[in-house]
Amino acid sequence: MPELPEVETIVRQLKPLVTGRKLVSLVILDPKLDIENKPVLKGRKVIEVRRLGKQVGIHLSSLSREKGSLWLLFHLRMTGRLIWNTCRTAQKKKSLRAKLVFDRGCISFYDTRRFGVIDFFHTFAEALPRGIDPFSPGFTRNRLAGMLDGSSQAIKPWLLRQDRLTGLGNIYASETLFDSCIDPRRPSGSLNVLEVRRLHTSVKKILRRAIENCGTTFDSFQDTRGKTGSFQNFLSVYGRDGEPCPKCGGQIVRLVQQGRSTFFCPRDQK
DNA sequence: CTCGGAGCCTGTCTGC
DNA sequence: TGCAGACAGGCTCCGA
Repeated sequence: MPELPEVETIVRQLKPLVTGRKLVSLVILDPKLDIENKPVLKGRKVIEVRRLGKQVGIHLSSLSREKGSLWLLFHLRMTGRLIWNTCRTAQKKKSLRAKLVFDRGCISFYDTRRFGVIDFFHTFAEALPRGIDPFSPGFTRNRLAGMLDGSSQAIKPWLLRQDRLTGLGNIYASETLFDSCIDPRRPSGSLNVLEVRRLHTSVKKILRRAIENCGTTFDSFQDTRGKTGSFQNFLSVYGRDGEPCPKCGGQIVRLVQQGRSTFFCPRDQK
């Protein structure tokens, strides 16, 4: 489910709700969420909430001089949701895996498929994903060109690799390649200067538009209030195989790359 | 390095 | 109606 825009949506909503708030506990309901050396949380305050790649990062204040501040990370993977509520209204669904309880209110972590992960890090550097964020100043055309250079991997699976560029998932990888008119099967290193420029522009454009629409919902994505996103109404190719291409009217085709669906228009994407 | 496949899980939809 | 199989937004491991 959540790619960069969905996580960004959650972070933006969570920020005003929990910043400055005092933590009471992290209640683990699903034993599969085995957290090694769970640190003391009671009494810590939320310093900030920010997106780290596809993860929701919550920076918690230190409790004493010896014990420094802490980063609590939620990775939502496929079906994770973070719902803000007062603890009384938290629904006791089977998919409720954990609750982050504050002095007032709590964040409920629902996750049907249970792929999601909760992690703790002692420093920001440790918590930060390896790949570059598409909205960071470091993500320039030249940087992208440098990363693509020499790679024989097809561009669509390349875009899903979080160790290079973080944030794109299966939906936005297809949408980005459609927007930049690049065939998803092209070897990454074969893109010319103009194509890299288009790709660089499209990555940011598509993600920005998706954020403006609070992400994409097929069935499971919900924001912190349990509402769905609306970007699914603006998808050009994802999930639309057999339908006409919005640019040329030709047929959109589905293919499988590395076990995952790719959608594209063979006429427009070269 | 890259690929395909399996695995982690549950739920939903399709076709027989 | 029942049941098997395919498929789903992420990511990691394995062997080739």
